[in-house]
Amino acid sequence: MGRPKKFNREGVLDSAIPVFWKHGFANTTVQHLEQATGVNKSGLYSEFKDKEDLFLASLERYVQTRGAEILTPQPLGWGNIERFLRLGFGCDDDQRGCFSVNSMRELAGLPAEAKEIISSARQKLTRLLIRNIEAERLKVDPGIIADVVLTFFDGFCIIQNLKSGKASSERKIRSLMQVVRNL
Amino acid sequence: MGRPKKFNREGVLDSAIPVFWKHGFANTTVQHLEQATGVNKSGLYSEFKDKEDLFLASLERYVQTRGAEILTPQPLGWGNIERFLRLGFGCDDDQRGCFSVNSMRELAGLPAEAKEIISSARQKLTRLLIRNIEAERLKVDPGIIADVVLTFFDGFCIIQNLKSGKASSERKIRSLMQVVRNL
DNA sequence: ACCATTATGAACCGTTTGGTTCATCAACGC
DNA sequence: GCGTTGATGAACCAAACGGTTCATAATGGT
Repeated sequence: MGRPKKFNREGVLDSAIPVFWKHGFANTTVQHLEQATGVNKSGLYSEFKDKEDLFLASLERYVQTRGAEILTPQPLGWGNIERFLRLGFGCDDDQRGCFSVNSMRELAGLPAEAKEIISSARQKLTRLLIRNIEAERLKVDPGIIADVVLTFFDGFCIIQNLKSGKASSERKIRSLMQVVRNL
Repeated sequence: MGRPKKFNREGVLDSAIPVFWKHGFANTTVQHLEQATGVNKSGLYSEFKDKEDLFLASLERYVQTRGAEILTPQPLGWGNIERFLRLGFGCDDDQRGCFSVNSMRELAGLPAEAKEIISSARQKLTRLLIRNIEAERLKVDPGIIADVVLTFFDGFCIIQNLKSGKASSERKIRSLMQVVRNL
């Protein structure tokens, strides 16, 4: 055995995600990624083909490791859905909204693989949302409500870029929950 | 008098808007703007300070010339609001969603002026939405519905970047209208 | 004819980009 | 000690970026 690797792929991705999350693909420089991951540019290019490859891997890891765990705990219902909406706040000041939603805007300049990653993640989310809505036994088609909830979530995430106070964001979530709860 | 100008500021902006709309600020090159506006790079820099200045002027013209005319015609009500939502489809394949909504994603790399332009336009839209909702005389606070409608609109615009068929988009609009009409 | 104004496009600048290569050094097993 | 593997950082590249300058040509009024 030679010298052991100091970094692993998952760790690099977890460090790269916040960078792409904040700045997007085009506005992220390789220097910034070096600094965030603590891995030399040579090391990054030994693990990933190029910046685009790193971005796609980061996006894939993001959608596979976040979101679903909120919508599965029992009991299914509005409680889970409200907690899901709150994911739209993001983590802190640097990771606002949702990495996946943010990335949708840049799809025009990215390979088709990016769209596939996001689309399949959204399908999975929709299925989980429907399962939670079904538990509430409404007269309306759960697929319709799921569409409204997920589209509202997309908008809620994008609005976070305006940094317009947590109070107004809280109000928006309350607004939607009030509407769907009155069905 | 010397040689007359062949271009005017508004015409340049109207030609630049689709470019920024599609590619965003960072992914738009000056060469692309030359080609779209038909104005030489020297001419552009004689009219605008820099690329950022041109972008801000384009964004301002966009929000001032579009959107409001949909929400003012009589009779006020759900009809206007549904027509407003349909603006989220965009114009054609190159101008999907809404230029203003798309731009929110890039606010981190833009001057504060950009946020001001978008925020004040949203306030104006919210006021118009409320006026249309008030005409329907619901028991719920019109401000709450306006929040839901506008946030849904934001999400609807962003989703257009996925290019996932007009049918599913039509269904989303029908879904929201069905929800709000049942209040 | 003359002058003022604009259009045009090439040339140029410094910086940054993504990407590659290489020589050197560090850490491990044997 | 030796060989293998990885870490490191500097050097380098071609291309593209935003931005500026300038000389020339075109178009108008007087």
